[in-house]
Amino acid sequence: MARFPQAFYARPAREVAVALLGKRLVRLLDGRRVAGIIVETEAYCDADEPDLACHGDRANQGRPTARSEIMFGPAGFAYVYFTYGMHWMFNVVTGREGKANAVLVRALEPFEGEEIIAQNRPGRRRREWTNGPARLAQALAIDKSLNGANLFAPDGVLWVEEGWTVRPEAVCVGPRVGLGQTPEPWFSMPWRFWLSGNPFVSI
DNA sequence: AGCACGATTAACT
DNA sequence: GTTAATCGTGCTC
Repeated sequence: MARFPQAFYARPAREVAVALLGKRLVRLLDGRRVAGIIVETEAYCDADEPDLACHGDRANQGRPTARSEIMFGPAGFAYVYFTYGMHWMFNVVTGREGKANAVLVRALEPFEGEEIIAQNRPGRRRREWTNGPARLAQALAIDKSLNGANLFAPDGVLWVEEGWTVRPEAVCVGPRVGLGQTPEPWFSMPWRFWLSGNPFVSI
């Protein structure tokens, strides 16, 4: 199965966020495939619009910082950041170079390498392996070392490829999760997307 | 140099 | 339903 090319990611974040639903996120660990179907995403900074929930727009007057610079770069790279003192979040960089633009992957349905996922999520039931952004990062061993990883390089260890066929009417839309003090209108913008009824959606 | 807080999770009552 | 955990980042002094 082929890795999606850079052109797949070089579109506005909302478009990519929807396109990612049903696709397969693959992680190569010791030469073995560990993968899940993407069932929930969130868009941050769609196209050229501002988004005060987005790290790229919230800090440093919309200019890159040490943390967010990857998001300002070209599409098709991983933006992995650390939060709450213990969790890693995995995003794909979208849009055009020069503007922060990314999609947070919030949940997967386990699909391949489940015995490795089980090792990475010890003591948890299958239902709780990958139903949240920090949980799926732990399940696929995604951390700081993958910040800036190329998702379309032939020799990469993390990529997206074909998965399920998703009917448009199966895509649900709603406001993003966990935005805290983010002001309106961004707090309520319906930029969270998920597959209707999928048991691995985080909320 | 110091401080407040976070695109969350797990373990409580 | 409530709250502790835990530290990098960005901002202020």
